[in-house]
Amino acid sequence: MQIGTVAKETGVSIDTIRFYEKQGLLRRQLRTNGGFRLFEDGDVERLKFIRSAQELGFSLAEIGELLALQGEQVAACSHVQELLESKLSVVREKLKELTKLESTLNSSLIKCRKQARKGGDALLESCPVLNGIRQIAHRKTKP
Amino acid sequence: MQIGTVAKETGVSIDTIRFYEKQGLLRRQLRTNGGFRLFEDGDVERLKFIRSAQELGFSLAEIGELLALQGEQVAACSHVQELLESKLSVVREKLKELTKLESTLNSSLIKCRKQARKGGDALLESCPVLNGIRQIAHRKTKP
DNA sequence: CTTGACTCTAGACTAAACTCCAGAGTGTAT
DNA sequence: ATACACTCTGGAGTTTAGTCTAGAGTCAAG
Repeated sequence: MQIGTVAKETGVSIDTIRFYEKQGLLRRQLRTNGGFRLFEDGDVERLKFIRSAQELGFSLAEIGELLALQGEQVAACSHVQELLESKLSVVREKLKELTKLESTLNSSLIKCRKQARKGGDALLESCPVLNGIRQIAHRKTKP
Repeated sequence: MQIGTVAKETGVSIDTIRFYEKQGLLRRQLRTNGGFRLFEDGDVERLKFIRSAQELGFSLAEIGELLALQGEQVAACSHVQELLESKLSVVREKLKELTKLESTLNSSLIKCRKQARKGGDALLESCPVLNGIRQIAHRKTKP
């Protein structure tokens, strides 16, 4: 598989794939005689993993560590254990915060729907969010 | 309260506070005659909210929208509802992914501890993670 | 009314994570 | 054998979210 195909399959751009290689997130690829990179299915998986770890808020440096943990079967080594433990506590902290936010957002939404059913759209002009957005838009187009 | 005090109380630097004001995340402050910004408790809360939303992976632009939702009592307005709904689905998606990652990490950790109890540190030399880290360190110091 | 700590603005600089570009080479279909 | 799509490298440029600096002004205490 060559780089363009991988890009299409993963949704990661060609430039970004090369960038990840430079950063050490993908191993230096096999090459054709002419110097074109050749990829395998494993590389596609790796790229997909990178993308989803990013969505969880991990930096590329952290993802590098996660990748080292991933895949290899877990070896008996205290350093591995430390890494796992610290990653896990970060993840759990994020989970806790997100759960809190979820319930805040959810209860606001419920209130909002209730209001909508009886109040209606007559108040649209005075919606604070819309006003906020208008102000921002205004600042941006005419700063 | 002036800016230095707020910085100490929130852990957000003076420069960053001014930067947020420029970005429209904090309202233009009241000023002394001499032009010093004056802050209130509400501003401190707002800054703390910004910081925690950032830890959840929201960009400043997104936080701007969240702030518009926060605080104001929810108005009957379809736009507010859309915003809430889309934010909520993003948050729920992140929660799902994080939960998956949590269990992956956790089960790796359990395996790792099991190994450690019987194998021991003799295998330290061959730990794949350490090797990975060594390689990276090597690339960095001698590229 | 001077000192010392604090604050002001505008603008330059930084790091992370890309993204784009020029100029050159590669691979393959006809 | 040549056209055309694809890929190569090195380096410059972009965006986000700050951070730093210079030079000037402010405020409270003594």
